[in-house]
Amino acid sequence: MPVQLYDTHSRSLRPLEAETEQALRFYCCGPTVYGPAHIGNFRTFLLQDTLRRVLEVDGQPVHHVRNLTDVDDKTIKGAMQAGLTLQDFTRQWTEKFHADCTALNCLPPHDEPSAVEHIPQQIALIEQLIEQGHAYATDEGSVYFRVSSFENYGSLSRLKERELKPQSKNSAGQRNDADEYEREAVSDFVLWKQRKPEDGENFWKSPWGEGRPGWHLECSAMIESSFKGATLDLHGGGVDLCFPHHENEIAQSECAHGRPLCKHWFHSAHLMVDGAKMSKSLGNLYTLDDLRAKGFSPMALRYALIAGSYRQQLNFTIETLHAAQSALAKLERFATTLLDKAGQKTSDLKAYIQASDPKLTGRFASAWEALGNNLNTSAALGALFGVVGSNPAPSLNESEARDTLSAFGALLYALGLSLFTEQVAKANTPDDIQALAQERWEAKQSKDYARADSLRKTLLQKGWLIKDSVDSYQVEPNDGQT
RNA sequence: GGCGCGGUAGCCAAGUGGUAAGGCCGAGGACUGCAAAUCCUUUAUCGUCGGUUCGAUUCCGACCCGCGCCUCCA
Repeated sequence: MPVQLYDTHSRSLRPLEAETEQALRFYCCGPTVYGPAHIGNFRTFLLQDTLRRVLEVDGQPVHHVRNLTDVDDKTIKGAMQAGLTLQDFTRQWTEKFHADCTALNCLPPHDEPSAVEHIPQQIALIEQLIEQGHAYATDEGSVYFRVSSFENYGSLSRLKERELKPQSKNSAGQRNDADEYEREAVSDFVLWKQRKPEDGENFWKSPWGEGRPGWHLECSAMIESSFKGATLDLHGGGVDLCFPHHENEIAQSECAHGRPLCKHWFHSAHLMVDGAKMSKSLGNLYTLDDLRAKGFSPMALRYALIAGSYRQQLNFTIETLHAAQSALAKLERFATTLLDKAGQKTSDLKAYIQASDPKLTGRFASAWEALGNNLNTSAALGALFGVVGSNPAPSLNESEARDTLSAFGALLYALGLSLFTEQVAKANTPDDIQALAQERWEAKQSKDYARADSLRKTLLQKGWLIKDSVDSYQVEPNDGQT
């Protein structure tokens, strides 16, 4: 049964199907590489990755393309401030983005086009739009899209039902393009921006003079070149991109090419932090490294970010991460019992985590059903823990245990969860603490419990916790993992 | 003002016209010299008020509250 997914355009649940024998054409608006991505960005990318994985396990191949925005106001400004060329500046942040994605177990897209590498395609697209009367150049050397020339403008976000009145400020409180009085209409958006002094050396030659492409244009151009002129099956992004970005993409692409840009729109809701929108001023904007520094693993973050369903705003807190970490540990225990039964080692689990041969019926059927029903990751995890809670391992023989591992592994693949990955870095234990701990251990070994307990108490007062096992002990900071 | 999404246990969060998954935390118990870990048990009537219905948390209406977008944003 094909995966069902809510489509923003038709506002309905629809099956996600590619043309026969074709990979599903899936395009995602990628990051602007001017700094480290924050966890809100990653929620969207993680959800897209999860959807792709679900489709693959379901037997639907996907051609996944996600662009890099490596030219815009922020990248140019960042490069100038850093005293780097735009290319060097964006390269370092692209590498950081890739490293973070890898840590979060995101499959790399099959194609990752960059805006800078598609300047000629963007210029050609503009020329085409001008020729067709959908765009116009101004005396100053900018080019705008003529919104009034596209009858269906606004269909994705129901713009006709909105009051499209000019505003003097946008929601960030900034003036709206004060210098763009030259536009025919306020709703017209820029395709080509004339060169400005603050752009430095970051400009390209064009038929309209030196300048650079507008943001919306790059996606239209890259989609066209990555998918060789075919209509997309699926296009994804955060809800905020719905308008104007995706609306403008539709206008540009459909006017230029005379065919639908995309059949199905996938928008994920925003991540909130501590009940509020993330922002630097509130101090609640986290990057992956911020959370690592607090001792959380990337996998815990992945779990936390996919634990809520994608159409719902997810409220992220540090407590959420604790919960994720504990939940992951529980899955690892479950895996261990199954591996034992199957006569295999922890390291053998990897072989089971794959998209092929899902065998997702039986025990994990309801988890799988949830994923196929509008990517309900939350319900899927619930169903998974239903199985974990009634741990079937003890009653299985070796071959049954292996089958269960296959099904479990396919589910882990779909969710993008890997187990037994990295150990959370433990803080270094100071020598004096180490010495006290050793002293306590020796006291315990000689059954001097009074002394052992007293030393335990001393260590606890100093903020360190002793955890014994049969023949060894560990010392950990007793600060609740944060 | 326009468009959209929500309000479910201490926290996070699914879901259904017939009295509500799951995770975390907490509590109790088992185990342990004591702890830790682990295991078992345990914690809700679903924002408010009406309506429809044999029956609503689930459908309809009104209201209250929170959040997002309205050309910066994943």
